[in-house]
Amino acid sequence: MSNSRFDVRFDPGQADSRWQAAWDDARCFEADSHSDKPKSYVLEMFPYPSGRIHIGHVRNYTMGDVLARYKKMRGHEVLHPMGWDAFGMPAENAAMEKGVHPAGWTHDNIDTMKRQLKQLGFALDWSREIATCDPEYYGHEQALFLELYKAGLVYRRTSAVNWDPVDMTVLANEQVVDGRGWRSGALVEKRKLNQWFLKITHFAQDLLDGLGNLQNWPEKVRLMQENWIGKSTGLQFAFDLSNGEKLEVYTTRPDTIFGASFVAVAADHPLAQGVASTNCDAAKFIDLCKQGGTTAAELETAEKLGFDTGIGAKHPFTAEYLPVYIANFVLMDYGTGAIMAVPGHDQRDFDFATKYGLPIVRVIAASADQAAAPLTEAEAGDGICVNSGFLDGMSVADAKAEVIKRIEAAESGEGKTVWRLRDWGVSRQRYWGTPIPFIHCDACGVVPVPNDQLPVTLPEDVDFSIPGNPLERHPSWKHADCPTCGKPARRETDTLDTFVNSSWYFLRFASQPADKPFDKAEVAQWLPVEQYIGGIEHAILHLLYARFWTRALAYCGLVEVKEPFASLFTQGMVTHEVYSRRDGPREIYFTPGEVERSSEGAVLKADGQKVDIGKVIKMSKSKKNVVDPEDIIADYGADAVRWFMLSDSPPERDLPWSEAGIEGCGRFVQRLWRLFGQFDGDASGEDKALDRKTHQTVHAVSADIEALSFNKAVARLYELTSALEKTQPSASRNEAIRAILLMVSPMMPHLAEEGWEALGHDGLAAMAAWPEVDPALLVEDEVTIAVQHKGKLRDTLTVAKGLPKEELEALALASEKVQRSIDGAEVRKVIVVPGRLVNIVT
RNA sequence: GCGGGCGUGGCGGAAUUGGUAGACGCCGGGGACUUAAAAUCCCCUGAUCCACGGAUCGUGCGGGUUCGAGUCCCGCCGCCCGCACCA
Repeated sequence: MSNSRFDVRFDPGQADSRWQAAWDDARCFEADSHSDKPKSYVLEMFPYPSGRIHIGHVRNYTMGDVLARYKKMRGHEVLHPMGWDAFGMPAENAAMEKGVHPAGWTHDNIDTMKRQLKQLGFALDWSREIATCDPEYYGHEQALFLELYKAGLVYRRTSAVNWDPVDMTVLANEQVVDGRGWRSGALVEKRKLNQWFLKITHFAQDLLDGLGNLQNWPEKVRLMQENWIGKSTGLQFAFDLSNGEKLEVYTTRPDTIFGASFVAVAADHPLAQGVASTNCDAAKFIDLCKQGGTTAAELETAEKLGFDTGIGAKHPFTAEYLPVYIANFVLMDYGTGAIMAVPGHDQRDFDFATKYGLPIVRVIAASADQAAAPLTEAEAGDGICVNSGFLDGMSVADAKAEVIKRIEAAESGEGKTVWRLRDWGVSRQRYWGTPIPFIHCDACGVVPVPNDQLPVTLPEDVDFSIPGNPLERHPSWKHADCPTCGKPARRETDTLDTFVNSSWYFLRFASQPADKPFDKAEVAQWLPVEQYIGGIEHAILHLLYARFWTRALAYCGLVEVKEPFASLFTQGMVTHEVYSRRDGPREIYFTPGEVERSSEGAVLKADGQKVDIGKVIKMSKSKKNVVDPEDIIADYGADAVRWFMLSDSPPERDLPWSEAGIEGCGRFVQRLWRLFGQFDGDASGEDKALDRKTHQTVHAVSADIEALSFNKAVARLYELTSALEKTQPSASRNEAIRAILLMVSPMMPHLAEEGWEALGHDGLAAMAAWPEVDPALLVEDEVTIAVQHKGKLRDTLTVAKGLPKEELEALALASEKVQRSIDGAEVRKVIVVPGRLVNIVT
């Protein structure tokens, strides 16, 4: 029986939009919070609406989509939402550069990108779409901010902040990279401003402890967060100085105190400033410290430099005076900005001491008789104390406790835990963000905007032709009456960091009442997110802030969960070769579309001349090694593009884009279509071997998808397809075709729907059940045994499964090839691994 | 400099976690069909040697453990990512 639907090639141009419309009409991807099915919340990091989607988005959202569709077919109620991280600087930059309004620019981008996402056939619940620039969203955010304020987690303080002279905005310390704005790249200046802060440090210990439970997060992300939080325990104590003052230092190694040979302070430490005021050499040295490279790598490989202040610091136990240096490797904003330096057991101190001829004393050794062993480099490892007076013979841990005890008894210091993590500065002097809902009244001070006056919306008539904050300059917006006394007052003109927007969007996706940010019970239905997928670049800031914000809301009693993301997956980048030509001092780049690539090299289509082939790196506009998703969808269809995103490379690794690869995917789409066409309703009879292959494949593909090992699932599906093409019509074959159609449905949903319909099924393949596995069919009744002689493969045997060891051994020894290899030597030992191999040792 | 990760054919990568290395895809080669092309299908495709039966070598390099190592241990080399000189 032939089915004429399959006589023509599968046409994505027709099928893609038809099925996208069908899914919309059936509203089949809208999540029901009241369903009694098991719930699965699959979430990919929502995009910033920059203009058009890029290939990285396609990879990210395809992975999530396969998981979401798979979960649905497995009978879960799936929440798979999408929205827009819509506040941020690029909109203001566009406003400044092109004279467009940030809102209009953002909404145009959202329209374009939404249309592009729809072309890919993602199973998204668009009814829950969020744009963070929507007053409905940021109004709720203002309400949450006020809740945190009431709970004492919000405060203002005057502090030196990072002022970005290009963006005219303040950056959090964490957002300054190498002394430059992490987005603008402009050199950051220090300015004092009144800022709003969130008390993330209140949760430092809890954020650290929580990492221990995040077993389904990549180890490296947990490690990065741990290091970022940076807990250390040590001793803070004061040295008496020769000039009569005191100097507080912090050390994590009080056990090495007898090895201290000098004291060092940061260039911007008050002591250094004091010395500089009367000593111009010191002032010059401080200036020198502020020059030079600012990246971590540069700083760490830079030569250690110091300036001897001439001041002495009295050692608390030996009463010896140690020289006090100003040093370029001491940081002001960690600990007290001053250290006791122990060259024997800290490499930086060692380098410094070597340069300035200061004593290097061993105070930790593997054993007491190693006390005099010379030090060629600093030894940071464990051991026992030597050359350390009353500490001699103690372990590092005991010595730490002993020193802290004695210093505390002498009341010159105390044991102290120091965190690297600092409170989160959320103030931004920008227009395109969430207005901070406060009013400044001369009489009443800083007053929160009452809830019934929320949202505080942004004014629409703003001027971007001059730099600075348009809210500050707006003729009327900032004038408001004090909610307490009713007198004329001023609105807060700072807006919130956009990381606040992305710190709770996953809650709003789960529950969207009109009158409050979310419903506690409904959030509890969905959270935590079962699988969160996004880029590694958010390993620290976004993920830590989201973890903090969720804890803060739990602290306020608004949610029950503390950890928002149960599993995290960080996907790799999409890469491509770079094509370029040298033009004098400049490198001219060409897009892959402008270049003809062959095995010999690459030529520019326009002039037929060679271009240089560069490294395979992340697709970026500046290097022009990009492909536009919309172009490739038009050429190959959404399913081929999706299939490519899942094939070959493991999802956490980089995926090299290739024209040949996408062509292969396009061919496979047609190959499957032809295979569907071979479904023969009249065929009967069973093919046991094929049944087994089918069920093994379903089993393996299920496990692969659950582990996000899409590349392995793809390989299995290729394998089953090839096996099927070699078989004759039978009931087994029909079942296999049906199974393969359903298995590719999450990956190539349009093809699957078209095939499902053509084969006469009612309803949508997207709503169909995932094929069942019969465990009995997973077991083979025959196995192939490797026969080795002295560990080298000589022969293979195909035998019945479960054959006893003795019989296996006899069969192996009977093998002609094995006998030839043994060549009459004495068999000393035979190792038999049932079901696997026989190894004969002579 | 510190922390983390990775090195497997021409390429992307598999390998049941100590048990037949190279699954699957791409590229390439040969053939079938066709007037021809596209499309499709079949075969070959790690290296070297070969009497065409096979043999030897082979998972960055050098050692080691083991009946057996891509996998475990020690020491190198190279590449990638992150970074905050955190005392």
